[in-house]
Amino acid sequence: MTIQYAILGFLSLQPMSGYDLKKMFQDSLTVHWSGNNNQIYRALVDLFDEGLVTREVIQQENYPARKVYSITENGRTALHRWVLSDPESPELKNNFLIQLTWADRLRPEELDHLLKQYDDEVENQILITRAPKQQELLAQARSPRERYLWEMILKNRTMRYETELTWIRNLRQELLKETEHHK
Amino acid sequence: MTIQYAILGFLSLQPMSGYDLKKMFQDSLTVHWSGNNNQIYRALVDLFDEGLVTREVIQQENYPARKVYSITENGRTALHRWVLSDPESPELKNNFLIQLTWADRLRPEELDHLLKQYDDEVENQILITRAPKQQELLAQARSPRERYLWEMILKNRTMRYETELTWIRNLRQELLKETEHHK
DNA sequence: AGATGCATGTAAATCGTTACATGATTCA
DNA sequence: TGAATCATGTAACGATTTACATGCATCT
Repeated sequence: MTIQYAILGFLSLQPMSGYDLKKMFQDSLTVHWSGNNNQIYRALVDLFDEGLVTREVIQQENYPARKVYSITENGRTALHRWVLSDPESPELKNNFLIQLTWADRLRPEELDHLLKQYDDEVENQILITRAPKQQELLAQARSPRERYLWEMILKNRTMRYETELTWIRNLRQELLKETEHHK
Repeated sequence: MTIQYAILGFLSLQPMSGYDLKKMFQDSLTVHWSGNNNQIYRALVDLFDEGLVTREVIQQENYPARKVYSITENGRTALHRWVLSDPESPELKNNFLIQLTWADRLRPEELDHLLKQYDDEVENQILITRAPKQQELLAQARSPRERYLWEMILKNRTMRYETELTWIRNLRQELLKETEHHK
């Protein structure tokens, strides 16, 4: 039930509506939820019931009313406690590696084509990390240390994908060598 | 619905029962399912209904009967097609990074303790990759190229965790420098 | 005129894990 | 004696996504 804490985190920056949160989730590269209504609106109700957030309905002229949620002191305490909880090592989910496990049946060209496609996919992910949207978010940091942490979180992402690129390029090269060798 | 293809992959090595598959899932570091009965036994029924596997009941003396599944030609074709399907870039799910996003409220010692715990977790994962069980699985490879691919898949895992270690150690060091500076 | 944005929510479906249920055998 | 292994399967729950539903305003 990490989504509740992810929401508390966002609300610790500033009060937001469910709609705002939805966009935060969609823009965020580290918080990995689809930003679907179902989870967000339910989680907000739960957080409200637990007294971790307060709710204020704001009427607007030309747009539907907004329900703006603010984090409470109890909410900040809960967030703090969760941040201190035992970290888990990252899940290395990678369907491509499962594909690759059974790829020995492919002809050398087919295999290389598959690897090339993966290479392109990964390169694209690195570009996304560098997108201006991500730089904008950094501006919201409330202290130099927080900004540094956020930069490092983005760097973590880039480093991972770069490792992936190094790995896949090395693999392609070695396989090509082998193919040449057998000609 | 990748679990069906993961099963087809295992069955392409040799005929197996649901129980055997369960162990394969539990031992595998790349195929990331818990190896729970519910999914496996249902998937096998589905695969059978689709004609991608055949079933043979083998009575045993001192143990319950086994239902041994074998991949069919249609099954191999389906697996081959899936292996060629467009690869996705890896999901970088990492709850720790979400924790870290809101960690600026922590005192320097608290933050360093959290980072240290993460470091330990990651180190532990590297040890698991090197476990003898993984080396045994390599022996099942059906060709030198397959064995090479499997070695590289293991290497991918190690490389990722090593990148993570580099990253976290750099982060800790920089934060400690800052703390010293402010004394 | 049609897509997109603002803003809320619900329904249905899928995916995944843990726990339950059974029962014999073997090992510590 | 109690735990683990062999072997099948179901039930219940929780997590997550996609799609449905509404309605006004703005932009192309």
